[in-house]
Amino acid sequence: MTELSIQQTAKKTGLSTDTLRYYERIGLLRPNRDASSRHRRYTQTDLAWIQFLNHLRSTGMPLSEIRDYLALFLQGDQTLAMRLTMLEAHAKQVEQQIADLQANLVAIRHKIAHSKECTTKPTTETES
Amino acid sequence: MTELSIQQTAKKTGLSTDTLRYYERIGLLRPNRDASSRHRRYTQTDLAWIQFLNHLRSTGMPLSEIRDYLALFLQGDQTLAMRLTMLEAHAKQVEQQIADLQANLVAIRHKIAHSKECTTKPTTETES
DNA sequence: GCTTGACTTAGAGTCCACTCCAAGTTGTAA
DNA sequence: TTACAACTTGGAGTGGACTCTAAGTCAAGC
Repeated sequence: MTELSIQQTAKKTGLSTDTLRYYERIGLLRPNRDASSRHRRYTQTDLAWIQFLNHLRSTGMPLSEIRDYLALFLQGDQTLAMRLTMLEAHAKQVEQQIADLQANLVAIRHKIAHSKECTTKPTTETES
Repeated sequence: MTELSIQQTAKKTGLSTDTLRYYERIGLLRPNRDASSRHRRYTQTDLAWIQFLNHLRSTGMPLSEIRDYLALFLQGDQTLAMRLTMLEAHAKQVEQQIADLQANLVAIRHKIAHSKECTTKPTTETES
């Protein structure tokens, strides 16, 4: 019995139960239900998918695009090439994102260094 | 005459005129006005601040926090230490952000590599 | 003087990703 | 069998950051 309740799944994935239900509503997730009750049961496959989904989401892929990716997956192996193209394009974007962050960080550090200088040899600042 | 109209400022900073007015409304900007007309005029100092603001915003600092930073600046030199503390804390967060992105990117690339393998030696996938 | 385009305002609308609520149902432990 | 926690649903509300609209004002060229 490796199936988890929504609460347990929330704990494992770092998402809230509300978010898990929300993701299901928008087509990002389809846990099956107990035969007896209507309660959601999450399999290991569900868990693995949520974890991968988290990687995509944490790198800024919109949920709508993740939905599209899943839709392709559900169409079977003949969409593998398209999925790979999507992932590769996204990976490139993430690299760009990192490069941008690094450039912005340099600017911020530069500002910090300059401001520190002003504390040691007091002078007038020309900008905030 | 180095003062720019809102349109020119938009072009230079990459923000829209709507965004410039919005930022002013929420206290992130205070360009002065022509004596004659009520039109905004942006100085070089305004420009420099907008550019720095862009670095903060692009690295995920909330506009409310940027507003707080500006408020400190407007209080004068005695808040320099606090501003430095803010910037240094933010710089640390950005470093963490970059590290997280890199870790997520590794996971995505791993997935890509695994999927590619499946295209060369066809087999069953176990997860999406 | 007249047109035209850039400017002004207040306020409403949009998008994304949740997050919360109310009212009802189910599972389990005492 | 009863108490109670965890679950269910549909739908409304939130927060952040814009983005757009309408109705009016201003400046420069013809």
